[in-house]
Amino acid sequence: MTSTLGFAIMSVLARQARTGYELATAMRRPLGYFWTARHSQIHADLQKLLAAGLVRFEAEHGPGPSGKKVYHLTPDGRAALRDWVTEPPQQRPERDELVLKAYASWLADPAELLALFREQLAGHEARIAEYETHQAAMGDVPAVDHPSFGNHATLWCGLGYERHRAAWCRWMIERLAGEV
Amino acid sequence: MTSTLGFAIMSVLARQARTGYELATAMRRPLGYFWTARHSQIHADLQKLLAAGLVRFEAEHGPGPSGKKVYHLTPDGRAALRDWVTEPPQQRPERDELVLKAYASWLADPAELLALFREQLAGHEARIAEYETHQAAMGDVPAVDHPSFGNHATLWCGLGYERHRAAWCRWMIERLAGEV
DNA sequence: CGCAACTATGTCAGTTCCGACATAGTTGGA
DNA sequence: TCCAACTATGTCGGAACTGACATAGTTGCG
Repeated sequence: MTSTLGFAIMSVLARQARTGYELATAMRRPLGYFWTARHSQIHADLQKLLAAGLVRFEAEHGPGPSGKKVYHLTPDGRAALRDWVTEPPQQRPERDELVLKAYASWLADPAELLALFREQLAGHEARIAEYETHQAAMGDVPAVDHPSFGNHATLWCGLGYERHRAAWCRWMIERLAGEV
Repeated sequence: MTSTLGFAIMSVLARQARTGYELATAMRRPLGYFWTARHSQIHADLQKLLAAGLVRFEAEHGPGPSGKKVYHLTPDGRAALRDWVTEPPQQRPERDELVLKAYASWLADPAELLALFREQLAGHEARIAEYETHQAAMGDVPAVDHPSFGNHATLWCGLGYERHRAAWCRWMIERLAGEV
């Protein structure tokens, strides 16, 4: 059974062949906005994908004790990825530490909470500005079978998410400011 | 070090003393909207909280091989929870399988994708209706130091999230419908 | 030319967590 | 009265994942 991380790796390789190291950096940005992993886990999963025949690599001379391995999808990998995309996601439960804190917020000092939510809001606003710059740079939305459609779709979602969270932070701040 | 689940457990116990079993059902609804755990994990974490002196229990006669244990927060536990609330959340990376699928959606059949996102949209709309009913039943937002403020705050966030996701699904459906 | 920063692969111990299994009292309906 | 559903605690194996450690070639700057 391929893990979700396996599919995350394959969805990057579907666009371009990459080394494990490059996959790890792609896991920071832009994929890191909705899926993350450390290189140690990426290497482990690449071994599984390799054993399952979903990816292969070309060895190249390069840094490290084992040279360089440029991974690419096999036709089987591409087919497995295509099938996975349209299967309903298995409700990975959302775990949101800030919402959990809000649930217990009635116990805490309103002034400290105010500082916390103002800090969070500043982060959301910075990300909104960043994403809007990306969006402007990306231009019009292409056809749905073009690789960059995935970038537009995820960026749209990320922007909507940040705006929703910013609005929630403002609601919290408004409530808390009345108390201090 | 208390895990985040430990604080989730304590945030439930801060309102009312409960058994491990009751904590597990609370983890389905309403806490399950933003934090989940199985009873096996809850029992394990209760042991740690017990050892740390953050919770205690009263043994009562009841079902099971070991009777019934009603857990409650100790003053130390309450203080630890209060301190934790205003600490910035350690960016638990968001892992969103549906967004990952959207990232790779250019590979898939638009008709199947359309079905997937229509199904997701229906789920969001159902939850919006459900949350709106809850919100109407809960009435006005109380003072921020009242336990039910936590319920209002998390419900507000959940409702905003569902609306944002529904809007994203509609955007995807609009794009995909033009292709089929 | 040396050295720091970067590229690159891989191992390992430990944590968190789930799913399956085990056990057994309580409650309510046919 | 029986039995199913529910309440209730707990163990265990294994998967997923992180952070630290180990190794070593490549690049570019002073």
